[in-house]
Amino acid sequence: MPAAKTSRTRGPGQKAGLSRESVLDHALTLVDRVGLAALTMRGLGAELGVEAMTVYHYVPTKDALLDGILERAFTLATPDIDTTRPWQESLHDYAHGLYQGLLRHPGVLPLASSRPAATPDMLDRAEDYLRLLVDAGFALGRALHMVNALTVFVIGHATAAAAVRTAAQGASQEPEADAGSTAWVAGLDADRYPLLVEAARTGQGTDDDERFAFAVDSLITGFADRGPA
Amino acid sequence: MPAAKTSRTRGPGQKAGLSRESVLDHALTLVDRVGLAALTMRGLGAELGVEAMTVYHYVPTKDALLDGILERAFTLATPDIDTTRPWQESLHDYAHGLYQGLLRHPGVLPLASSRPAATPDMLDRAEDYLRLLVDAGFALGRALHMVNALTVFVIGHATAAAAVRTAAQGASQEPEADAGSTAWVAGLDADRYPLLVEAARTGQGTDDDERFAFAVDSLITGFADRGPA
DNA sequence: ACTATGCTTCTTACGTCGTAAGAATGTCAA
DNA sequence: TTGACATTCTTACGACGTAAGAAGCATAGT
Repeated sequence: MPAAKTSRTRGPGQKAGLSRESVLDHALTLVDRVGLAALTMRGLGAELGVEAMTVYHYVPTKDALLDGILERAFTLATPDIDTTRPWQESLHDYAHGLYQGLLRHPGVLPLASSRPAATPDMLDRAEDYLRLLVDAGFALGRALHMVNALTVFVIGHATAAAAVRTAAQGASQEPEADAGSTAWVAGLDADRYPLLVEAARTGQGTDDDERFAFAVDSLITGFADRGPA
Repeated sequence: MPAAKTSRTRGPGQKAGLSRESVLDHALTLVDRVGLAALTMRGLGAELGVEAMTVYHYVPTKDALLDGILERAFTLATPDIDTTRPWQESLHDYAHGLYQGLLRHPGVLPLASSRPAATPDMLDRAEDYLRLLVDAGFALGRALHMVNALTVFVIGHATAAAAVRTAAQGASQEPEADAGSTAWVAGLDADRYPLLVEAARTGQGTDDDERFAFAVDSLITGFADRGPA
């Protein structure tokens, strides 16, 4: 076999065929594999078959790299929704589509807490839904409130879900760790937290996706209750 | 004047009067002042008038320190609400109280994205509200969904609000930066984002607290629409 | 009073991180 | 051929988290 990309070093001048996009994509998959805390410039360089400093030709700083992979994750997650249907259904599909999309790269979600999620794709979607809602009779300010509330909730819920998932993957002392994100609750003091423990033991309200669906439906119902102007 | 605490060093053995709590509190105020990224063990030591390694006698690792200050922030933020009133009002007050409380320490909110917010105080509150809702006739699973949705939304919204606030503090190129977190939207391409730009220019739906209040009311209305079982 | 024990603090040092500076190698236009 | 430019590598610096253990102080047991 010819020299594999993993083994041979390369002198200066020999191109490695990189681009900003390939750098961001490799960084994204690296984060998915090793976690955000273990993403280092040297490690990313190794992933790309290149020295650490080479990465700086495509990204000015590590913070810019993090901005880039978050934006990329959002772009990949932004759903394409049919906005010709009733606004309730469109918002519902938007919320669920974005949620599922975000969970495809759970490792980068913590970045969303300290950076704005205003990528071009997200702005495009926001504009689309504003149009839909305004046409449905909502005041512009009201429509913005609705889109904002839904987006914030989706990101917040996805981030929380991702956190417990990666945490469960980290500390698995007992093999009984099933899909349950709330398994630890069952071990609490049943005298102090009777209802919490009962819910955890009987499995009531513990399913993450069910929780999400309930909240989205409640939000949309609440929107409709105020009605188009 | 006698030797001030800022100037003189201290030999081994001389106590500095520290405790886990004082360490966490100083760390919290330090984060509020310089930001989360600038929190270092050496810096925290200096804040306490002590060498960096001394901190490790009260906290096993920096990660545990971060756990501690997040828990402390949540404890300080958890509101004490009268649960003898209609469940809608109690939930409303809970959401607003927690929101305002969290914004008192905006710098630590990004930590909430990667760590569980299940402090004892938060669990106490959750248990209280579960009781309230179950007594009001909701099924236990449903009640858990409601408390969870509200909490996730409050944390998510507070985190987003804190992010834009600290971001606005960082890059103020133009002096026109008022309280507006969404000022940058007005500078977007008005042809591509007509509604977004119009909303930003006319100030419709741009107030952060108003947005929050609207979303909370919508959520609670949606809860009520499904009604107590 | 003396000494052993344990708590608190300090000193030193190691490995890793982000990244500044600039040399080396390749490509391509004049 | 000769530069100018783009891409990569090498080396190095300062800051970080923290491991290891020495140094000073208090207190209990003899």
